[in-house]
Order: sequence, then structure tokens, then C-alpha cells
Amino acid sequence: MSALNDIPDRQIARPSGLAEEVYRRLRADIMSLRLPPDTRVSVDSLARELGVSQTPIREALSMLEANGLVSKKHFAGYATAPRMERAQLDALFEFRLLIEPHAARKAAEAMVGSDIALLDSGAAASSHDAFADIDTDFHKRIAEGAQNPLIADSLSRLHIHVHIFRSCFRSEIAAEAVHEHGAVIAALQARNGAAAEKAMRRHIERSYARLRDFIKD
Amino acid sequence: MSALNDIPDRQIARPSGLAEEVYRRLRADIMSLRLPPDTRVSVDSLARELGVSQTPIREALSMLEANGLVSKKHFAGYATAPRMERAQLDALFEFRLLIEPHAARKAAEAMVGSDIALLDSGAAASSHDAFADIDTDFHKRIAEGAQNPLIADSLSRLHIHVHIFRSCFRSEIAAEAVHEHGAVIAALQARNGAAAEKAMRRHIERSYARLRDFIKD
DNA sequence: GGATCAAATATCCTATAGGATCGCGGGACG
DNA sequence: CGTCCCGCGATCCTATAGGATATTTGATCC
Repeated sequence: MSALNDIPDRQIARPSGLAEEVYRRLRADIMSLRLPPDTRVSVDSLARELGVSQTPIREALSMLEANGLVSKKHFAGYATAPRMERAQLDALFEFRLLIEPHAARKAAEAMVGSDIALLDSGAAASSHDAFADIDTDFHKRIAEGAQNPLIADSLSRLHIHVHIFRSCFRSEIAAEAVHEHGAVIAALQARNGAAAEKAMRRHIERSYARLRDFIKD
Repeated sequence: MSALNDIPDRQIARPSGLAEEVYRRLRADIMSLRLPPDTRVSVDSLARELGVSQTPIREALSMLEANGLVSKKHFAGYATAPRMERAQLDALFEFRLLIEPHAARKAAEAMVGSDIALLDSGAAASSHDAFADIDTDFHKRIAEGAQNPLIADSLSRLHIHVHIFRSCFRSEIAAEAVHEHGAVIAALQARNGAAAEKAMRRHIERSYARLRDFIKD
């Protein structure tokens, strides 16, 4: 563990700097489409709007850039990443299919019962937005349940793009997705790794097919 | 395609800003161990050393932080990430084994012959450092040959950690690794996806075993 | 020699300012 | 009417400065 990042149990957690708060704000705005895809992001406007200087804005945007959520062009400034097109959607789901079924298998073996109990299939979601947030949480928890930070991190990075893509289309809650989530949860509860992997693969494949329909080639 | 990032054939590429140049410098220093793992990185010292103001330093460090190469603690500043320990090495190779064999299979189907011809097994490397650079290039090219930017990007992110880890130990050139690279290349040349996947899996597993020996539990 | 404390120094973080660049609108010209 | 040019305002990018915080150093005491 790095000497800079240790927060053992009894130490007092440090407050965040402004840059980190700006990062969180912008990330949330991107996810919720308050900052839509392919939109100019002005450093000066943001500084005025958030009531801070340009410095933390630029730092936050630098981090968002490294995460692929915004892009930067020298002397022209920043813009949010555009909505995924077909090739990117294909690439993303290829990637998910490599990782998430494996993560579900690992989670079936490693997750503690209290964490499994926190999984929510989204059955009680009252709106598309609520379902999208539950879906994000569902996949995040299982990725974390795989006990591999790289898996959790890489899925987190890409899931935000799924979230944004889906939000652009304001689809109805996918009753199928709720059903598929349920199958994954049942396999996890049964500690059946093979079944969890299979259920997650099926869910990802079906999710891919549903999202693909939004893009007309 | 985002309006900000288009560089169609006849447009003039933009120069980089200072922040990007600082990012490249620091990244190279981290990779070469000129900036060792778990080392404080002072914004003011760097600004003096590189002859620029603090602003591009902070922006570059923000990007490096988002990439996991440095960490930041509020009011205490930045430090390079520590050398991987056993759990992180395990996580990293689990991840590689999910991705790289698949990438090799894809590359066997998709890579053009001229790119395959550029693959270098490292047989002619004259030193450990030269071999490490060739190894990085080898894996990078195959990941790119898989034609999925997410795969290429995620492997690029993690490979730098392998590179740093290996550099810490200054091991001899692994003649075995050269041989394994050769098997991967042969399968790619033969356009045999299954063989490429198998050869890459074998290489990653053996590489893992070799690196694991450096960490005494 | 080790522990403690206070002062000095270095560094972190952010705000502000200024020069460079870009984009837009209006006017001139053919 | 369409095109070109120029000026102006907005924005980008970086340097600088100053207050806040952390680290180091030196003195004192046991």
C-alpha cells in the first residue's frame, strides 16, 4: 500500500479538493445528460457557474479526458464524448462479454451473503431513470464481487458509456432485463458459478441486442 | 465522430499543449524508473525542472492519476504508484488471461500481413531494457490487431504496470518468452485463431509464473 | 540518544491576470 | 447575392502570486 493512500481504520479521512468535487459534478452531469454527448465544455463558463477558479476546472477536465468522457483539442478546448456509434457499441459489448460472465462466476464464489442480498433486479423501478441507476448499481456490485480491482475498474469505466447511450433513447424499462437480472441473482444466491456465468452472458447478449436496435445502420 | 477530434487527411495536425508534453515526459520517466514507484512527485520541483508553470504540471498529473500511475492526497501532493504486490499481480494476470488470448484470436483473423511482419519476438534484443520495450510493442500490436479500441486501451493501461514491475527486477531476457512470442507469431502468420489464442494463453500463464517468482510471499 | 516542541522552509492549492487563439458578425467589394 | 476581410469579444492556455498546510530543522529536556 502506498504511503499516500493509506487510510487505516482510525485515521481521519481527508477532505477533497475543489478539483475532485468539480470532477464528481461533471461526471454526474455527463451521466445524467445535463451535459449531453458531443457538447462543448467551456472552462471559463464552468468556472463562473461553479464559482471556482479555472484551475480545478482544468484539473477535473484532465481527469475526465483520461477517462474518455471528454476530449480536448489544443486551443479549441474540451467537449463531451459523442454518443456511441455502432462500431463502438460492438466493441464495448465484445469487451463486456469477455469480462462480465467471468466476473459473475467469481462473484458467485466470493460474494458475501449480505452483499448478494443488496442486489436489486430493478423490478420495483418506477421509471427508466430509476431503472438505469439500479442497473448500474447491479453490474457494479457484481463486478466488485469478483474481487479483482482491474475488473471492477474497467467495467466501471465502460458502463458509464452504456448508461449515457441508453439515456439518450429514454427506452422503457426492459422487463426482460429485470428477468435476466433475477436469473443472475438466483445463481449467485445458489453459489453456482457456472450458472451465474451463463446467466450473465445471456443477459449481456440480450442487452446488446436490445441496444443495437436503437442504431439504424 | 466528434467535431473536436476529426483530423481528416488534409487538415494540419495541431501542436500539443504543454500539459500533454509534460504528461508524456512523466509517463516515460515512470516507465523507465527514472521516477521510481512509490515516490513523491513535487509540483513545484517539476515546474522548476521542466521550466514551465505549475498549471500544465497539475494537468498532466491529473491525467496520470486518472490512469492509475500516480496517486494524489489532498494537501500532501502526488506520488507514483507503488510497485505491484502479489494480490495486484494476481489481479492483473487474471485480467490479461481474460483478454489477451481473445485478442490474439481476433488478431489472427484481422491483422494485415504487413502488421504481422512487424511483430518482433525479441530474439535479437541486446539487453533486458531492449527486450522489455520489444515485449511492450509486441503485445500492443497484437491488442491493436484485435480491432477493438477498448481491448487495446485496457491492455495498454495495464501493460505499463507489468513493464514497471519487470524493470524493478532487472531480470535476464527470458529465452522462454522469446520462444513463446515466436509461437504466437507463427499462429498469427498461419491465420490460425485457435492456435493463436492457445499460444497467447500459454505465454501469459508462463509469464505470470516467471514474474510471480520475484515476489516472496 | 530519543522525544518533544516551535520556528522556518518547502510545498500544495487556488485565484487572478495577461497574451495567444478562435469564432462570429458586420461591412466592403465584385 | 456571395465571398472575403477585419475587428471585437469570448475563450484557451499558461504564468504568477498569495494564503493554507505539511515537512523539516534546530533547540531543549530527560
